[in-house]
Amino acid sequence: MNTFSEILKRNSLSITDGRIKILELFYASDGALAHADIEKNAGLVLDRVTVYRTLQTFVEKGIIHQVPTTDNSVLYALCRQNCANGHHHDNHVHFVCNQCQETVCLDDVTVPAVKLPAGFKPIQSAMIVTGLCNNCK
Amino acid sequence: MNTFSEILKRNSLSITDGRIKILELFYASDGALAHADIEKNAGLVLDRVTVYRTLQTFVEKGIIHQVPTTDNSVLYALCRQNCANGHHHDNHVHFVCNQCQETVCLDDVTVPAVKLPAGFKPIQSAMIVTGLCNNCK
DNA sequence: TAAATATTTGCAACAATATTGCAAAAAATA
DNA sequence: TATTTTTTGCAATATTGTTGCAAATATTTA
Repeated sequence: MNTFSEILKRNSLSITDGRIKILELFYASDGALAHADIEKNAGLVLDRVTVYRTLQTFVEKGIIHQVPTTDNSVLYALCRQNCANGHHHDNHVHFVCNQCQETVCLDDVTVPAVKLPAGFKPIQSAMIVTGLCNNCK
Repeated sequence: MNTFSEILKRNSLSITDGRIKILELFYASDGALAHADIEKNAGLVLDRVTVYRTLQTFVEKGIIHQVPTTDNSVLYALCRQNCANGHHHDNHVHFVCNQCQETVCLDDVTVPAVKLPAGFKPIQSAMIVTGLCNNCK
């Protein structure tokens, strides 16, 4: 039994070819992936709908998280510590490279707090930095 | 000649009922507007396609800017200083209220700088804070 | 291991959102 | 006012995402 199967098992998900394929893609990628990236690579094996459903399931289980973007595209990336709370991943900064277009989770860079005007009560913050990544500089 | 006509003229755009109607909506609104908001209010006067094209034109001219969101919806808001560079509006923090769903541009709150890992060169930053706004607290 | 049960997948249909070409209409210019 | 330029609406099409349901696959139980 390989790593991917273990991840699925740990999250009480059935072990299927499609899910393993998608996990492979995420682990083979440095940055974040869009639905289209996954479909392009797994589309021969998987139906469009299955890709949508798998991504949704993985987000719910906290295996991946949705990456905020400035251009309103939808990106997903692996959660480093496979944490339980699938919806509180907005605490690290996301970096989008203008050159290679990769989106990278900067797990070690936390979103700084900002002072808001009177009356505004913050609950969650997201931050996206664009520029040149360590490969493209 | 009213204010809205002046704005259009200043940006070398033809003065049309549709464009004035959309400007009115933005100036009447506190926060950011989605395409759907505009269509709902101007839909009787304007075609869907015209709304899309008008928003696009306004963004190009720097009259409005696209607001980053965490839920991948597309929002637009007025540029306060009708600036020329229609693509560098990510320097103020955007606030999304969990209660009333309004998105507000916090023009006075600038996005703080963060220290990135070696090799990453920042060019632009965006920040979205969610929580409760001054009306909903 | 085979049968029973539960989960997942693919297909088809549908819905929402966005884009394009083009001719008609409206606005700006001469 | 006539001419030119810009804008608009319509129709068609593309893209993205969702839902129901039956077939296929995986898991569990005996």
